[in-house]
Amino acid sequence: MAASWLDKLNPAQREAVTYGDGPLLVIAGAGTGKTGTLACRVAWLIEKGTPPDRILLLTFTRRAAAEMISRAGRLIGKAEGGAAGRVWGGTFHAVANRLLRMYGPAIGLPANFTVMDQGDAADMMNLIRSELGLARGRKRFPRKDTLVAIYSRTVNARDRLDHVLEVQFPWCQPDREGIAAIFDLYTQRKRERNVVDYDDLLLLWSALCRVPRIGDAVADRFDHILVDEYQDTNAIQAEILLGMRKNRRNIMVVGDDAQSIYSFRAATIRNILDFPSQFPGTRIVTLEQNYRSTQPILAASNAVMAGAKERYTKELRSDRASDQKPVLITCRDEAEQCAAVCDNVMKHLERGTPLRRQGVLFRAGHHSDQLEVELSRRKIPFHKYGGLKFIEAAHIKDMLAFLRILENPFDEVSWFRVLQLLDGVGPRSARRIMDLLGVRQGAAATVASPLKRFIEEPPPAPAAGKEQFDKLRNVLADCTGQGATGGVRPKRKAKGSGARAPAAPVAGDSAVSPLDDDTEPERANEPPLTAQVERIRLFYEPIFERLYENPAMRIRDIEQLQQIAGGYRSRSSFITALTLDPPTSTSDLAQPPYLEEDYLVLSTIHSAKGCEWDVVHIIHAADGMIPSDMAVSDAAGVDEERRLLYVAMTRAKDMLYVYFPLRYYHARFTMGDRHSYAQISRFLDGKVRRLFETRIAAGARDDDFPVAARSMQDVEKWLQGLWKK
DNA sequence: AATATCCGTATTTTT
DNA sequence: TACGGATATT
Repeated sequence: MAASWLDKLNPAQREAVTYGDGPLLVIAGAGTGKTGTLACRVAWLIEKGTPPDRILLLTFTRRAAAEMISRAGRLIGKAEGGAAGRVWGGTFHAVANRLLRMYGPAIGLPANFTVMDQGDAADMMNLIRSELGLARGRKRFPRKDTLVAIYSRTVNARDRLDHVLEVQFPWCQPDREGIAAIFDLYTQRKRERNVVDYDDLLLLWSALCRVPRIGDAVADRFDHILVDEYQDTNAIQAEILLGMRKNRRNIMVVGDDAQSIYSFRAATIRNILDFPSQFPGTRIVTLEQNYRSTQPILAASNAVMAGAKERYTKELRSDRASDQKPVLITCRDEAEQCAAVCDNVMKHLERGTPLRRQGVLFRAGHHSDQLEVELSRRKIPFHKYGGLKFIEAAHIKDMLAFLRILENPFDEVSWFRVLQLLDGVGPRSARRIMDLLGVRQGAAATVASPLKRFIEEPPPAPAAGKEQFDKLRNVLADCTGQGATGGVRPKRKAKGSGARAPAAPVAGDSAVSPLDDDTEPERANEPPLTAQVERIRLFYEPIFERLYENPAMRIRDIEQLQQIAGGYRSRSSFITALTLDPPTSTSDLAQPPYLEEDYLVLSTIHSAKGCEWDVVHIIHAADGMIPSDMAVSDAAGVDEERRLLYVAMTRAKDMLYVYFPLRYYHARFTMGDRHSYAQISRFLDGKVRRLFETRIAAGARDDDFPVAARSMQDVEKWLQGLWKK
C-alpha cells in the first residue's frame, strides 16, 4: 500500500522518510518541511510494521512531539492513527524522567524521586553556601544563580570546573575551592533527599545505558530513535544516543547548523558535525527547498547569514515569488516602534490575516514590555511565549512546595520555603524545625517520615504563629488522607477513567503524555489532587494577601493552577509535568473581557524556534539588542546572535517587518543621560539593507530636536501665552 | 531572631 | 529598575 501522501514529498524528503535501516543525518534548512518529514517518517515506520511504542521521538519541546505524532496519526488514517499516540515522544528530559521511574532503582535511584527546577537548585546551593559560611566573607562570593550556571555548564559540556571558570566565569576563579566544596555537598545532598535536577536526568539516563544488563534492556525497547533539532543538543545528549544505539543502528537525527542558538546551554554543533563519524555508515540527506517564505524574505535571510565568520554552505531556495521585499522601519523611539507594530498588525488583520497568524519576535523577554502595554491599551489580545514563566512566580513556587513536601517529605528546599511562610518563622526557625523533624537526615534514614512526625508529634511551634502552625499541620494531614479534622473523606480515584479535564491551558497538553504515566502507586486514603490543591490554596491565600502588594492577579494564577491540576492523574505526574514542561505565563495584561479566540503571538526568538507566521514583526533590531550586549565579547557569541536573527527572519511566510528605534531612553542605572542614539544591528549592513524596502516612521523624520526639549518649548510658549499680550 | 530598610550591582536565551 | 544581600531596628 503505497501511501498517497508519499507522493507529496520531494525526492530528498522521500529519501529521508523511506530510508531503511542504519544511521541517517538530515540537514534541514529553515522551512524545508522538517516537521512534516519527521511526522511522515513516524507514519511510514508504523505502516511498515514498527510497533508505535518501539519508536522514540526526541524533540525540543513537548509540544513539538505532540504535533508530529498527531500529524503522523492523521496520515496513517483512522484504524491505526490512534495507535500513533503510543509513540514515545518528548524532550530528552521528559523521556529521561520516564525511563528513570522505570529503571532508576537499578542504578540506586528510588523511583519516587522528585525533580528540581533551576530555581530549586539555586535555593539548595544557597542553603549549602550559607551553611559553609561562604556567604559572609568580606568579599562577595558568587551568588546562587551564578553557582547553578557554573555547575550546569560544567556538567552539560562535560568539562572541568577549572576550565569552565577560566573561560566562562574568570571573576569566580579566586573562589574555586569554595565552589568545589559546594558542588560536592550539593551532589551528596541531592542523593540523600532523593531529588534530581535537570542535569541529573540526562546524566542518569546516560549512566543507565552503561549498566551491563539494564542498559541493553532500555536501549532495546526502541527499534527506531528519531531526534529533532539536533544542532541544539549537548555533549551528554550525544552520549545518551551512543549509549542507546550500541546494539541497534536505527537512528535518525535532524538539524540545521545555521539554526544553532542554544550554546548557552552547552549545545554544540559538533554533535551534528561528528555524527557521521560516531555512527559509521551514516547516510546524509540535505533538504534545501524552502516551502515557507517568499523568495525576497529568503534572500534577505541568506544575506544575513552570508556575513557569518563560519560559512554555511546551504543556500535556501524558494519557489514562492513575490514583489514584496521585507520592510525595514526606522522609528524615532520605542514608543513609535510600538505604535508602528500595532498599526501594521491591525492593517494585516483588516486585510484578512488573523492575529494568531502574526508573530512579534524579540531577543529578550522584557523587550516586549512596552509593546504589551500599548497592545492592552488598544485592546489587541496577545499571548506571550518565553520570558518569565508562570512557574517561576513566587506564589506558584510556594504552592508547589506544599505539594512537593507531600510527595517527598525529605525535600529540604520545599520545607524551607513553606515553613518560612508562617508568622514568626524565618530562616533560623525553619532550620530548627527541619532538624527536629529529621528532614535533613535524608531519605535513607530509618526514622519515620518527617511529614508524619510533623503531623503527629510536631516540634514546638513558634510563639507568634501557633495557630497557623497547627493549621498547616491539618492541611498536610488532610492531603495525605490522615486528616483528623474530618475533611473530605477520600474517594478512591477512578483510575484511567479516560476523560481528562477539559484542556487546561498547559502548553502542549495533548496527545503525548510520557509524564502522566501509569507507574504511580495509588495511595489509599488520599483525596483527589484538585481537592489537595484547593485545601492548600485556602490555607495559603490569606498568607500571601498580607505578603504581596496586589494579590488579585496572584489569586487568579492559583485558581488556574488548580484547574491545571484537574488534568493530571497523580500529584507526582502533576509536579513533574510542571517542572519539565511548564506552561508559559498567562497573566496577560490583555485578558480579553469577552472571549476572543484570536490573539497576537509575542515570543522570544528562542521560543519561536520551529514556529512560523504569515506576518512576522522583529522589534529592537538595534546593536546591543540583536546582538545582545552580553554576547558580543567573543566572535562565537556574535555569530550565534547572527543565527538568532536568521532564525527570526526565516519564521516569516509572506511578510516580514524589522523595526529599528533610533533612540533609547534610559533611566537605567545612572542618573544623567536621558537617552542615547542606537546603532542599527550590525547584521543589517548596507548589503543586507538593499534587500529591504526601507521606511521611516513619521516621528523619525524630524529627529533634529530631541522630543523632550521640543515639548518643553511648547509648554513654555503656552505659559507665555498666559501672560503675554 | 524576625522583619524593615538601605545599598550596590547586574542586566539573555531554557530544559 | 529590581533584586539579592547586608545592616539596622523591633
